[in-house]
Amino acid sequence: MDGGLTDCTWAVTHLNLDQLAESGQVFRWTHRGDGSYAIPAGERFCVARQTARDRLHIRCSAADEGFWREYFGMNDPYDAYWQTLQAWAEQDGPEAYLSRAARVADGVRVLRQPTWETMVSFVISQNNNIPRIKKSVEALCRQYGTHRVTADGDAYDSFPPPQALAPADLSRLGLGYRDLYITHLSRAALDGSLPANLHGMDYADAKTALKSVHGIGEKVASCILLYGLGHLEAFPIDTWIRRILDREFEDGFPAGRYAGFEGLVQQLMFYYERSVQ
DNA sequence: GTCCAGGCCCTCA
DNA sequence: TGAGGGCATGGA
Repeated sequence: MDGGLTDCTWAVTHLNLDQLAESGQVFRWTHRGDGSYAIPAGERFCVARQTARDRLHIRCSAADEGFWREYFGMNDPYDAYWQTLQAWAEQDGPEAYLSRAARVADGVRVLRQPTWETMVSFVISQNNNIPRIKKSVEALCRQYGTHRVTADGDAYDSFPPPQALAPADLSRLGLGYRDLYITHLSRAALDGSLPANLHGMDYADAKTALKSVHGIGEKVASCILLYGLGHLEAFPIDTWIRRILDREFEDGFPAGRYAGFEGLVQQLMFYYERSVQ
């Protein structure tokens, strides 16, 4: 069913699978005993392994190599982002908050995930903790996704499309009040009140469209723009980022330095803050 | 048992 | 336009 599987080896910089797994933007990665990760995304699946600091190995359906390159940001200019980050770190000094975050989180990227999965996952994320978000997303996929097995024998559940979620009674999944938000979102995706071409819209229009859905506010919309629509200028502010901004940037956050990839900087801050508790 | 979590909606001033 | 309360649930 997968067709042939293929092995890809990519030269990478500023990419660390272990950091990405703990970065709070993915909820379905599974760490396996051999050090690899089983990674479902939407309908797809791959096994990823970091064989060296600068080597990433992917085993996936032969037709999906381009998807996974995009997913991992291989088409994004991370070397340029990091030139800017390191230039400012040198100017700020090693003890500056962003300098410390950049040192610790230097393998964190902003992944380009399937839009629909990102929308649902971040609706679930609101006022929630990451272990529980993972359980909820897994339950959703197990109940309403499609069970699949690759040619290697790896089993996974695809992420359920709006058609599967709109008519479902989600009240038994333990999602709390978010179950109705997902129902609203699924219906909006089907009846067209949520535009199908979010990818073709500019940042402001896409954000307005997202926020028109009952249950999607400023923060969740920003996460969808960042992780699900590739707008690296989005800067989601959750409780963690709010604390950092209040504590470390009383005079304002210097977003202008990082114009066009503020969301990556936000991701480094989020990872760093949680890594030091 | 208490606090908190990658918030949002609604109400009221 | 902003502040405050309510909301479901479970992890720590």
